[in-house]
Amino acid sequence: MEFAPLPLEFYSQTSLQLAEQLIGKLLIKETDEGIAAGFIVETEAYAGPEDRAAHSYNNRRTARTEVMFGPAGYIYTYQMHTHCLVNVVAATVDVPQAVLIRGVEPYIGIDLMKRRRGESKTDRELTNGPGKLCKALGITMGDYGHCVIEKPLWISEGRTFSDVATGPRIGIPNSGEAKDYPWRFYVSGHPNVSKG
DNA sequence: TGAACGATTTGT
DNA sequence: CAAATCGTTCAA
Repeated sequence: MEFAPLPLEFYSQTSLQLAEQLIGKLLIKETDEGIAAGFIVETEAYAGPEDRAAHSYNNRRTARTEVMFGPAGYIYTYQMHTHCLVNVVAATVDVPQAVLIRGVEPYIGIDLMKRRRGESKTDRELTNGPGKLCKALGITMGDYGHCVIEKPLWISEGRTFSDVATGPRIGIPNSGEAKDYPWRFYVSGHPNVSKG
């Protein structure tokens, strides 16, 4: 197969390491409407019990966060207001870490993405945000708990980006000192990175 | 620039 | 039951 899934072992590292490693990888979603995929250009690491910005802070375990306590390489989808955000579980069993996908570069199925997001959207507007890329790729709460090494939603080797920068995470102003941790990774100057 | 949207979880 | 949240869109 052309876009072979990465091995499950790849995800068994800390969320910080995984967030950096995921830059450039290809995120693929296949539905009955067709196939859509994009290169990951922006991620954020959430480090579990000690990270005040994480849903799993202080080992908070609910129906929503349950999947983060399982093995690495599973999808953690989370609904915020009217939108769906997608994370990949990192680390190992009982260590609730995850990496948020915040931006991708459209690669396959751009016409399908435009149909989902609105025909008037530019390629940049299609996927330059965590909720936007979920809608463009057709990722929903139905993908919660899915294993990322098999269809219809998986990640394969992609492209290499040379200019990867780090900075504070976005949208967590009320998380004490955790809001300043440089746990956001992004391709510098890339159009599909959120919040220029 | 600002308000509406509304699933899940926490705090009164 | 009220408020806050890893966000996006539309209206002025």
